[in-house]
Amino acid sequence: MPPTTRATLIEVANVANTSKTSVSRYFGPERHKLSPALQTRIKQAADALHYQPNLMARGLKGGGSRLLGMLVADIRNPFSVAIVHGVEVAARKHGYALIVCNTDNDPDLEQRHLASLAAYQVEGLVVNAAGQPQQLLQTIMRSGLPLVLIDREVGEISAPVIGLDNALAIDMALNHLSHQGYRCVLYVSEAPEQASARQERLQRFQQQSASLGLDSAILTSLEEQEAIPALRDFIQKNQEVPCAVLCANGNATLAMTRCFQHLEVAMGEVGLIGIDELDWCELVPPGITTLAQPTDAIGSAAVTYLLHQTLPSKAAKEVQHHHPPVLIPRGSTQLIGPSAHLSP
Amino acid sequence: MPPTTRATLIEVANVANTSKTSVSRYFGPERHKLSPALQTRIKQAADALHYQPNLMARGLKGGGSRLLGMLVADIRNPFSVAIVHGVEVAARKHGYALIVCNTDNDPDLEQRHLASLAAYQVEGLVVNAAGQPQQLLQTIMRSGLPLVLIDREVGEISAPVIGLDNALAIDMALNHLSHQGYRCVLYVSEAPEQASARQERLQRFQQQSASLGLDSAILTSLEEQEAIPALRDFIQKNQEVPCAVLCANGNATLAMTRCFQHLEVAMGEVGLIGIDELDWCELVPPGITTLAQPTDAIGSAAVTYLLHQTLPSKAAKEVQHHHPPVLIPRGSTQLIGPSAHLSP
DNA sequence: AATCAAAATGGGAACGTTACCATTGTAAAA
DNA sequence: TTTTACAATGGTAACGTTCCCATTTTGATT
Repeated sequence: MPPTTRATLIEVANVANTSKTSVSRYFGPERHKLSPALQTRIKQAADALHYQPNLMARGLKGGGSRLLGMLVADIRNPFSVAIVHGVEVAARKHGYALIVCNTDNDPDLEQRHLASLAAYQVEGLVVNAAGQPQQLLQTIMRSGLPLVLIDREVGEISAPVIGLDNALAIDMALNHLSHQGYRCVLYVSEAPEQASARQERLQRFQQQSASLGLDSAILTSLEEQEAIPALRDFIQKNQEVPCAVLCANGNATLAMTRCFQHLEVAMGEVGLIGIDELDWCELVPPGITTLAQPTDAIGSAAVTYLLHQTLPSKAAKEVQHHHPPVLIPRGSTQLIGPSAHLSP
Repeated sequence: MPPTTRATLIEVANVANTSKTSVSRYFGPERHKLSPALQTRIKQAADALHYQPNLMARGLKGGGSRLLGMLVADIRNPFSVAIVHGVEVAARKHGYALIVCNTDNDPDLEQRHLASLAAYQVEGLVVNAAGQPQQLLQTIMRSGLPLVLIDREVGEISAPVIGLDNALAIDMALNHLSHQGYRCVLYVSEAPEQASARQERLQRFQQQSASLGLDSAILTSLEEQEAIPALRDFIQKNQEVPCAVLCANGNATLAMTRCFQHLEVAMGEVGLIGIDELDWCELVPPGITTLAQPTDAIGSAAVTYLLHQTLPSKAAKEVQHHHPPVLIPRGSTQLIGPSAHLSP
């Protein structure tokens, strides 16, 4: 049975009959400077003792903590989770681990989490903000800690925002709908204030639906009392032409799905397309067409950006900030599907 | 503008005109030993310098890292996320932060993550295992790192398993169904090998459905090709009596919902109840009855257990291991609801 | 054979903190 | 008073690592 206390660098050095410096080198980026013989000896000793470098000690002496911090507004939102996943994968690829802090949309908690992340000496911070913790983020940026925002801007903070290419997403959605034969689109979003991504999407929708010559309408509430009559009116007013609904995010898609079912509107007959892919979208018949956000790419870009800030100025400032979505066409935008029930 | 480099204990001590020991005490558990005057001075100095204790240094010198590690099999599974959330909340309450590692069901990654968590000197480990990393966990336990398993056992590992009270959950489901008038139950689960929770549930179902005098059937696949005919046959065979379906977890509920829709079976007429609450359950008309797992309680119990291992032997070994579910009754188990469409 | 450069290795200091022991001051007990 | 105890403070040595510089060894070049 190995001793209950963890082996240290020095113990390894003693067993391998060498100095701590060499062992340190072996586990650092300078392994190649050691002779093959020494490398073997150290490896054997380390294995025998089950040696694990103590990252706390490494972090202390300038070696960097190899930790990234992430602040998430709502960890139970599938989109957030997907981003966390993307960031985690990317971080791991670069040898970093991730501390995830969830703020449950509580600005106060947000403050405390930010402080404690700093205390853990994280080397970079990925923030998916709920509120607008401008002041604190300002302080953090000043302190030299690299920072990226996901999906939404925070006040005047000059950190890069990485996320979906909102304009492209709207364009793709409208093109798809138009190509499928729909001529009239209802845009559904939560209130766009306070979230820059929502604003961008809405604005582009207004612009682009006009220039494509589509009739359009806008709904900025997901409350049933408002949404159900709004959808009904929209459909009734446009009985002559094929209509569709474009949902600005996963929540909107959820709400609209409910409305369709409540009003017994057949999906496809009235089109439905949503930004954000959710696991039940393919399971609601006839399948809901979505624009999936490339969450892994977004996470990866965020990490890449952070690390290039840390590592002294590698040229790569060209991290991609706006990422294209992926269209997943399903039955809900099939105006007359191959297997459609033809009315008698 | 504060200097770009973080303030240290010593700088605070200098500004406050005292010694580092006193400042250390101020931020540790011995603050009360300082005179009010000194406390004020230190507080002022610390605030002025925006001092944040360096947790790396603290962790190094025996003070403990104040970090907990968590290993999750699939972070994109809503149940896992809910548990992560619960653990995180509980950890925070005790002044700990959480490093979450997602293994994407990859045993190899599981190994590496476990190693790196150890490297971060986490003071406890919460494991929701995908595979059966028995050997590694064995090693970890031997090294004295407190360990809890969530939801499922891992081989012979003698760590406590914290999770749902599976027997009670099955009992509650069957009682509810029986009380609502259903007389015949189809139990749906993924293959129960490799997951102790699934086995427990299945076993209890067999036992209890018999003793309640309910007709029962069992399906252990979620594949459409198997599930759809199985459901159809089940319903046809029992046309005389009200039947219901009991889903062993969220995945099963998802699959069965799909089957119901595919076969155009009306929920309620045939009952549907599932273990695990998912956000779309209330949105599929007429709402799916679920047994919600008390994920926060489970997370909290896990953390409590870990910390009581760390802190030398606080008496409280009585951490609850089996947690009762919460029944959320909805339309899918309303045999004849108040607003039901009566057949003409 | 002598010189030099480079590669390989080792020794110590530092990182920011806490633990331990020593010192000082102060009020209660003798 | 003098002792005694205890509260309040300070100094120093770790913790396990990396960094910087010194030393030794090697091998190529004069």
